[in-house]
Amino acid sequence: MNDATPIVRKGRKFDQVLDGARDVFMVDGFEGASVDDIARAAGVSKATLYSYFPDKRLLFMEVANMECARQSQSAVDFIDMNAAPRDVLCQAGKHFLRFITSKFGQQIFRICVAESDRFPEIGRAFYKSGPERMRAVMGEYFRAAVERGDLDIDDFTLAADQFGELCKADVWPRLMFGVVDTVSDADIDRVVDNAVQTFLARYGT
Amino acid sequence: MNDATPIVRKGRKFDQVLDGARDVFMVDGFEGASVDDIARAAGVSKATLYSYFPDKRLLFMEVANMECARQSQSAVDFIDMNAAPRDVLCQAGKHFLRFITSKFGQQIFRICVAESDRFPEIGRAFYKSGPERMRAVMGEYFRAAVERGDLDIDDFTLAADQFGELCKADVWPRLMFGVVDTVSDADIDRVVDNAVQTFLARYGT
DNA sequence: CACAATATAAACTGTTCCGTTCAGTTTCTA
DNA sequence: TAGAAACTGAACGGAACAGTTTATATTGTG
Repeated sequence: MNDATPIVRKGRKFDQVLDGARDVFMVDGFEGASVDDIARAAGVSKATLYSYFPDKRLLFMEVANMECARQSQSAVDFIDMNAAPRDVLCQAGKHFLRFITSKFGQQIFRICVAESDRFPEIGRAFYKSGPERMRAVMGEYFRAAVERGDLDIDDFTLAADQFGELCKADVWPRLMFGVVDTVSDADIDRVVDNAVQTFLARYGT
Repeated sequence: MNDATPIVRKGRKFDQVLDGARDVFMVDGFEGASVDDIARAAGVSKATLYSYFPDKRLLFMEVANMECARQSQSAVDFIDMNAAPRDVLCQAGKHFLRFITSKFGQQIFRICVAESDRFPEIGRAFYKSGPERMRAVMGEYFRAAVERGDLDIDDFTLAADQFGELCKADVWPRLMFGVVDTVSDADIDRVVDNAVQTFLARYGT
């Protein structure tokens, strides 16, 4: 399981390969994406691709890591943490739900769930930069809000998880399993408003 | 999209095929499972298998449907719908969480999420016999409980979804993404008890 | 210019696997 | 017990795909 041929980053076309791989993986998933397709999408020969990456799996890992890092970076930057809890939660919930219902969020989730059985590193990397990061950020907010007397929470981590799950109700599974293929803003508003209401019924002051 | 060759249920070895398919799919996933392996595991020739099922996809769908139906049936049978709401919810929640955290429930979910992009029927069928069935059963219970004055719910469907999601908090994503690979009874109790508490804070009387 | 690193296209290897076919055997049933 | 229905085993067609090789071309650099 040791990498005799580690990833090589030098060379003019490294980024091209990564971009092409990202595009194809996002459309076709891991098994569904053929290396020929990736090479074509990247505008690169297959031999060149294999000179950068020893195999398909490591190529995907590199793409997934990049993409998760990029997402978690931009995810929670723009919410005003000093507003009233109801507003903070609504903003955060809607932002979150919009992301996980986007074509992009869906596909990353799909691939990570499917492949983390065969390649556990993929799943763990996703968890760290996705759910775990959300936990941390919300936990921090909860701590401050409790200190101000705005919320009454004992287990910050569990509360954060509960909120995230509440936001998924109804709309997310229907999308994930292809019962619908679009989610309206009205749906998002309805679900998140309801999630916030339930959440505050338990943890509000 | 019409099935020129529908599933044939007569024949001595129908159940053998289904059992073998279930075992192999659960270990190898959908793409990973080869039809030859399934036939071998079922103790049946490939020709026999194909005399029952027109293709691999429909074979899998049958397995998934059976298993979901079996599960939701056992949940309905097992739970005393006349107990106090807190007890009913605790029982239902624990039953549900035990199922979706079982090796079996995990794998079904994994496969359906992964494949419902390429084969939407798989996802939709799973949704119908899984989440949607849970909605129906819980919705019915809610209606009765509201009539008795035990609960105060306006949107039965959304409430059912919220309860299901609340039960997943914390423990389920960690399992799904390989952060842990076992869930203790204590974890299940803790998460469900908390889910019930949050749920009743909103909908209890 | 010369030379070395990098890139290319295309053919090739080896494998996996779905689904079909068919001649022959076993099991059921009337 | 005879014919029908179900089943078998093995082979095969055909396609997809990961990864390699080869002979050639492009690019950057001292």
